Amino acid sequence: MKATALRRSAPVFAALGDPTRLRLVGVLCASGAMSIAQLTAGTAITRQAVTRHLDVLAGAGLVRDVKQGRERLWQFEPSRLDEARRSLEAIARQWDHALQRLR
Amino acid sequence: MKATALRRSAPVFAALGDPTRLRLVGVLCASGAMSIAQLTAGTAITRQAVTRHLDVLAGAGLVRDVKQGRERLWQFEPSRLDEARRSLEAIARQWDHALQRLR
DNA sequence: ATAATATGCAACCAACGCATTGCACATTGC
DNA sequence: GCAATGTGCAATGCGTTGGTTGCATATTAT
Repeated sequence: MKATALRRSAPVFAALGDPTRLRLVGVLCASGAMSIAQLTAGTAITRQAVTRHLDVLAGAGLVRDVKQGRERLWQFEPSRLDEARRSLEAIARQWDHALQRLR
Repeated sequence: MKATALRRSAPVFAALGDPTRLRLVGVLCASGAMSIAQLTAGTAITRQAVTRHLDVLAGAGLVRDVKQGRERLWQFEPSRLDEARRSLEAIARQWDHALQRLR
């Protein structure tokens, strides 16, 4: 794989590198669209902290928000995650090729 | 997928979230085993910084070191990365199922 | 033995990340 | 209108991260 494509996935991995954010992604994946208040309920952190995490995820292109009345609904956005997944697959493939070469 | 399995991948993603470390993983994947000095050559940062990054990667289980004389060779360790890759696949699958359900 | 190479360890520093609190603003329900 | 709900914005605290420099130690080469 090209090194540039790999480098482009770094921000996505960084965004997924936090347990709280990883959980948010999982919840949004399973439940469609949720408000900040809904996403905060059941966690030990404040609403503002959740908002910041969502902003980080949005910065990496993993989620996007839709304003609806006084609420702000967040939903999962799969394209970047797919890209990151392909990056990991490419690395694994490259490793397999390297192993074959070393024999 | 189980939430616990997802949570277990957070440290791996965090380790991959730095461009320097992502590059190190790529290089080690392609080249087999390399010393710290070799991995430092061609970068703008110091050998000590590279050592720190390698320690972080080792902490996430992505690489391991083998001492050989005065050198310390580092090599890629695929198991954790495979696990993380499967986590991303599970998320993508879950999203597809959610989409189907919403129709 | 001596010089060169490869690394380890520790102190230090600037910047960033994660979470908080406090207050203001907008929207909805009664 | 008024209260409740949902959110935004700003300042702050504090631990972590990513990088450095300086010096010590271990191994290899001549």
